[in-house]
Amino acid sequence: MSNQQSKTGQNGKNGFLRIGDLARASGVSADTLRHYERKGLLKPRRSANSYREYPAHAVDRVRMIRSALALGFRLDDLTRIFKVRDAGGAPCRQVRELAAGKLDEVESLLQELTTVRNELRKLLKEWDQRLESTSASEPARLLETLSAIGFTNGSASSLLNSNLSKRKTRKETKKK
Amino acid sequence: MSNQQSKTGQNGKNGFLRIGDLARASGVSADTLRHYERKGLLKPRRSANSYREYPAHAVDRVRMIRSALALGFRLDDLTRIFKVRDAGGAPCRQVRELAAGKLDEVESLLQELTTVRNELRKLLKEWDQRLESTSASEPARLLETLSAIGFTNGSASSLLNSNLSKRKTRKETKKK
DNA sequence: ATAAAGTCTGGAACCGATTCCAGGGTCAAG
DNA sequence: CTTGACCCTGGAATCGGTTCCAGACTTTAT
Repeated sequence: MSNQQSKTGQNGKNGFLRIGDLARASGVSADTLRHYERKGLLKPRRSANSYREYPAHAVDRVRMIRSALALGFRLDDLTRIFKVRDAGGAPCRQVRELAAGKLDEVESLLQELTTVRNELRKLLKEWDQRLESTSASEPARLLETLSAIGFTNGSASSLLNSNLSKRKTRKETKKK
Repeated sequence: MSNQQSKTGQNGKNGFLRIGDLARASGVSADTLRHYERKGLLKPRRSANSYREYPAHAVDRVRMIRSALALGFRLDDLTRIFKVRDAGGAPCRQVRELAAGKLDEVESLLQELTTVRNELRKLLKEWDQRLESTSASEPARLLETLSAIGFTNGSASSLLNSNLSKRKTRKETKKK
């Protein structure tokens, strides 16, 4: 239970990690690592038994990927960047522009989301007043107040209807 | 070009709208209206030719749906609510709780997104400095600074990788 | 009469990161 | 030799709102 990672005994020995080791070390599922590979983000060598073998610095690369994703980059963005990079190039400017674009998106998203929050607050306050001055489980008309909301139809709306309030239950020989 | 809506001549006559009329009146595609029906949100009557016929107040309902969506409600949420409601019930409390939940989500999302924005700003500033003191198209190391970012792995990350910066080109006998 | 526009249906595609699955190897410990 | 823990592959499912499709019918305008 303490030396989870040494279970396979590979990660400290010759400096190479197997997929499970890397998964634990980087906090990502093995499935996800294979997916990153399909996307061209990782290129582990293969051992005789065709097991993937990752160099130690793969952990850094995965962390980089996770951070980039958290900032709004897409896997395809990273694929493009890493391709140039692994070929010896310096995709500095692309990276910078990409980040700048993301910042723009995030800022307008923040704007919209703030509006949504304010609308929701207003709505709740209004509804609570109305509910107070109304006998239980009889009248309503709460929804009608919605029509008054000016929806900018921006990207925020679509975003709200996604994952939120949904927790995944991972399988894959999950433990711990 | 001026009297677009009177093209079918139905919407002012007997007070019922055909799907195209409602689509124009509510700013939603006919496809979407059919989808809402599949989801149980609209129940237009049918004329002899099996065309959908919507009462005038359907426009309000659609507007209500759009506003609710913009606030983060899901179609299934609305389906449940409208079901109770159309049966004569008053789903006030459910609606209120739902909205309260949404507010919570939006607020934590705002929090995360603000962090992301700040990280992006910091990153850009840092990169610009580095790029300035570096000959063009040679060194880089921009991405390395990403590893330093503490990603809370919250819902914000997943949201950023969606629709943003993608515009759809609708068809369906589009005009205007 | 004929063309153009509108409508019908049910099902599939889309977006993107991740997860899940089945069927089959590999390897160490008991 | 068997058990159990890993690993392999490639393809499909997931989430949700919307769009798109094909094939067929109806209405409206020319």
